[in-house]
Amino acid sequence: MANLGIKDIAALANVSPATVSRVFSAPDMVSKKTLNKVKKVIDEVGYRPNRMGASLRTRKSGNIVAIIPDITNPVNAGIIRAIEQGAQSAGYSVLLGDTQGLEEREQHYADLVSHGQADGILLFCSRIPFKTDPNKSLLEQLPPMVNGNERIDSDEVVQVAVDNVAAAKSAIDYLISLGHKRIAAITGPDDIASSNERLEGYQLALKEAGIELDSALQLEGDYVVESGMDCASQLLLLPQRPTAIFCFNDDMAIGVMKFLQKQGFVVPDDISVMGFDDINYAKYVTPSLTTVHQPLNEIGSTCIELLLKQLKGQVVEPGRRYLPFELKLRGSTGKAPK
Amino acid sequence: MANLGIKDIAALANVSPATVSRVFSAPDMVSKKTLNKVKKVIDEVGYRPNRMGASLRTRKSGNIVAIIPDITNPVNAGIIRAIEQGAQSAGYSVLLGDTQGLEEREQHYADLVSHGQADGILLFCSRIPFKTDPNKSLLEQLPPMVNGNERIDSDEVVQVAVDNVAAAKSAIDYLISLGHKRIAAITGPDDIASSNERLEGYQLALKEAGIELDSALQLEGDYVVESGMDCASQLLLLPQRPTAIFCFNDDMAIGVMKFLQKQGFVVPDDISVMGFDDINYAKYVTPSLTTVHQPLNEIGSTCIELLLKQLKGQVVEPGRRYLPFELKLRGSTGKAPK
DNA sequence: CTGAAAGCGCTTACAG
DNA sequence: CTGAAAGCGCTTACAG
Repeated sequence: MANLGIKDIAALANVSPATVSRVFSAPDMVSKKTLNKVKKVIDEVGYRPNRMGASLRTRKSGNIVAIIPDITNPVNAGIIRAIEQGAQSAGYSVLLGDTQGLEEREQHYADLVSHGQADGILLFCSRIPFKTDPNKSLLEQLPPMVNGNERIDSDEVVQVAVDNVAAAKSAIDYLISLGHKRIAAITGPDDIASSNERLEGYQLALKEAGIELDSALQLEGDYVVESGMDCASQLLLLPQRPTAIFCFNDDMAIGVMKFLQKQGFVVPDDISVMGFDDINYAKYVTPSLTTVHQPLNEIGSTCIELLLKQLKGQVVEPGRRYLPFELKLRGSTGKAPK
Repeated sequence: MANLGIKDIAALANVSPATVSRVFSAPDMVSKKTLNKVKKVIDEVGYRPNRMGASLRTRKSGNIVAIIPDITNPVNAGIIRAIEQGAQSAGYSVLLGDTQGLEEREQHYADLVSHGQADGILLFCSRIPFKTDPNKSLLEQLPPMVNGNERIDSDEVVQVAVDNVAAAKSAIDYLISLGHKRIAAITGPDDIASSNERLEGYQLALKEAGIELDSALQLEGDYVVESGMDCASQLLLLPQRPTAIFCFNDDMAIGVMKFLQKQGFVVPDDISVMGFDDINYAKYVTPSLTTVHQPLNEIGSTCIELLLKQLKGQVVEPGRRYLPFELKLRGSTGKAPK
């Protein structure tokens, strides 16, 4: 396991380092005979080209960095898995940037690009993690980047997501079609763009149906199960309880159901509960959770594909690309009680 | 955003590149005055040292690679999150190697070390992803590495995990204490070391209690919910049904419960169900799942800590380190029916 | 406290 | 089809 370099291989094979390099990067340019000779040496000594040397020279690290709030969230994990596959088969490795929602960490990971440690960014949050010069167009200041799932408020960024407004609207439309009129919403944190979009869809649907908005029915959660429980308890204390609760993610919906059941309510007979995401466990809670399915695989693969294109130097039109969501009707929603 | 290098900064600040380098790596060696002068220039032009240059020179990439079967599995995700935190605060970045259980991918990611793209390996599977020379000791052929969660059959590897034998045994002991005698086991795939260890614990507990092993009660699953359902259906077809089912992970336990309930059985009155892992959702299924808790955070942080030590050149004693498991008694287990 | 110089391991026009 | 040479951006003994 000595540490042989390209020069050593060249010497052993009686060729120049340039030729050894070509054996890897452009074998067609090397004569069959030389190729075999060099390959034999490489095999014998187990030579592995040092990527750092190549990276320094080509100014390409071969890495991309994925910046996500929390890998523990099944939505993120599903997306990351797809990204990893796509990156791998294109010869890229992915650096995991789990930020726990902290802006400084988002910046830390985005900085990997300016330090040459990564060639592009997959960004799953709603801030641009750079200091940008407002006098210049964003586009020319940005490294190769795709913003997934979340929404950055700029037309100059390549974005991939579900249409959260439409998705939330269709969820509420469905509840309305079941006769519900008092429909509560448990949102995510209000600095999360996708949550605000879902809220927009919720309000839009109610307005269109001529149902007045009631701010008491609009609670801010933080996307964890416990927060669903808390909000459910607040909702039950209301003089006029909701007959349906739309949660902006499945975890909170699971919390809501758990709390309602603990209090002796029957879901969906007394109160309907609806989630968002369609995580794997949504099917397996009792009753099974009606929710909005997000195509995690497709989101991930589209993101990496668009980033890879940029990395190849192709032009990728900035702007949003919507992927289809799907309403999954299951057991947690039902007709509004009389 | 021009691409200035260390030489440019040196020129602008009227110092040598060596001094600029020291401003980052050894500021104590630089006089206050020079330090400020250089820092000012760095700030003004927004200089970011190129990591590839440094890496090539120091032969340290600053990356570690985490090799895991599936990031979508909550157990892995929890561990990875802890790893990421530890790595980050030590100045390392983590490359995500999601292998989908494929040996070739394990090797691909392990190879990043021989290519200088990573300095160490966190390995969460039960194969050594290198060609090793059986004549030499493993120890001297291995890069800095920690084997987490899974078990590689060698005393020369640093390993961190729960004692799966003891954990499974204590789970079964508990079921036995509830009066169960026909206890089924739904294992993981038989090439997974931790699954085999759990099986060992299961068998040990039964033997100690003088209960004869019944191979009909021992089914191989593959750790997904659907596989729990399949196995449950096989178990129900048995002339002598089990009164308790121990699943080697929570996902399969969730599948088992779902299937039993669909068939009209009451958990735990008719049949008790026990899981392993204590994923977040274990608390929230109905009934809540009795299971063996694994300390994901601690597993992850211990792994990264031990790797970091090796990376610093400290000697880490090879061998296994056990982290404490904990039986979580919840609603899915109860007294054996008469 | 500071600088000149060598070199980490590659790749790539360029010339032949 | 092949090689000599320059250089990517750093760091680090060494000397002063």
